[in-house]
Amino acid sequence: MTIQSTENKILVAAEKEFLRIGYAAARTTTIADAAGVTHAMLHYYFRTKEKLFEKVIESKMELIRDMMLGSLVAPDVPLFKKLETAVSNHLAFLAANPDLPRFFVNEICTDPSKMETVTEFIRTNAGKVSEALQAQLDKEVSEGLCRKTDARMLLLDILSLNAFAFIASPLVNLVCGDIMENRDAFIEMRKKETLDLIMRKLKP
Amino acid sequence: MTIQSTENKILVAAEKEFLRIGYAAARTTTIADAAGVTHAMLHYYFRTKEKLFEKVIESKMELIRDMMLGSLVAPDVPLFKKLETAVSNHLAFLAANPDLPRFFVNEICTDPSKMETVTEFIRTNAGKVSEALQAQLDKEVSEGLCRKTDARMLLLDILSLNAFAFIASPLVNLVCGDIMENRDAFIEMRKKETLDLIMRKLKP
DNA sequence: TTTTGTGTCAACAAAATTGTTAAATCTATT
DNA sequence: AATAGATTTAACAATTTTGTTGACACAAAA
Repeated sequence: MTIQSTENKILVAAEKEFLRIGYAAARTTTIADAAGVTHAMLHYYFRTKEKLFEKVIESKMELIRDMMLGSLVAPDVPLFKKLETAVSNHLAFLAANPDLPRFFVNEICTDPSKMETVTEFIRTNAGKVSEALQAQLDKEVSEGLCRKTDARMLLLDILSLNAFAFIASPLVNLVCGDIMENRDAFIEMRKKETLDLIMRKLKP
Repeated sequence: MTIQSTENKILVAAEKEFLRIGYAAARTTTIADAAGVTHAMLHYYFRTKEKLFEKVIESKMELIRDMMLGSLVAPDVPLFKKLETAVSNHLAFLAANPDLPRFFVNEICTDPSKMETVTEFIRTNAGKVSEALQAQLDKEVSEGLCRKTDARMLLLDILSLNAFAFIASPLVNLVCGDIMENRDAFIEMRKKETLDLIMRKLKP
């Protein structure tokens, strides 16, 4: 346990609270309490709730690439192998950041203006991923290794199959309660399931 | 345009606002304005913001069965046919209630105690759906019509593939912007995609 | 026409939440 | 130790949001 600066303690507590219940429901006093400081400290270091929120967003920006399957834009690895590692990485990322997707989706819905830097980042990034994947798909199709496929539909399939269980975890728990007792086992199960579905879709 | 009672105008406006931005971000004054009444009227008819919220939840309760693929608990229709209509119904339902899933997930995450009636309803309903589907799967497997499959994984696959695009629509828009210009066409596309994936998974 | 009850409004009150300040404390430097 | 600067605290202030009240209007019933 390393010693933490006040500023950092606040940032960490804010991160936790904003991700858990969102900007609107979060209370600056609750965040300060969780950080173990007076709420005046929060304003001293970050001026306003909104500026604190922006800092939290900034600190999460680099993670977004992984959220959007960034590992698909990669060196020349065969498609199936690449998809396998991408799905695996994606699930590992989600397991490490389980409420990040819901958080982003939510904040973008409740107040898009607050999230313009994020959406802009995602837009360009998603474009790159999608184009790179389409190029590789076309190539492997022409070599007869793979069925003709729209990269964006494929991306959406993978994103859906991986992310939904995390975004809607309280609902999914009601369907799969018993299976989810062991989180790691559940994730491993889903990885197999998703990869199986994707492979069946792509194989000629 | 039928004439609306003040009480109903408030309820409709509240429904819209709560679904759009959630309980925490919604403002009673904004709801009253949208309904075209003074905010004293809101308190006159519903006492508190929380009670108004409960009314909105109540009015949405019957819809939840459809959200959870309720049409899968049905007369004795062959499995593949049943899945086809279930996916189709589910997507139609989502198209008609695009922000209902995100709303429920969110409210359950930010304050589960507020949503206990909902979660209880979903739990029993999901149980029924899952058991009925598993029974039919087992039967068709024994007849050699279908590969051995866990009903809950199958349900999760369908739910994910259908619901994600709605829950995360602002994100999905960034990936599939051009395809989504025509909403109906996009939904039709997704229906084919999902059914294709599911059929490939199940066919021996 | 009086009465009675419901619905409406404007203004007010209370509560919750965010933001500020001045004085006190601590830390490092001279 | 004296100074300067940053940090902390407790008390306070401002703003936002929710909730209330009393006067008034209006319609139906007596």
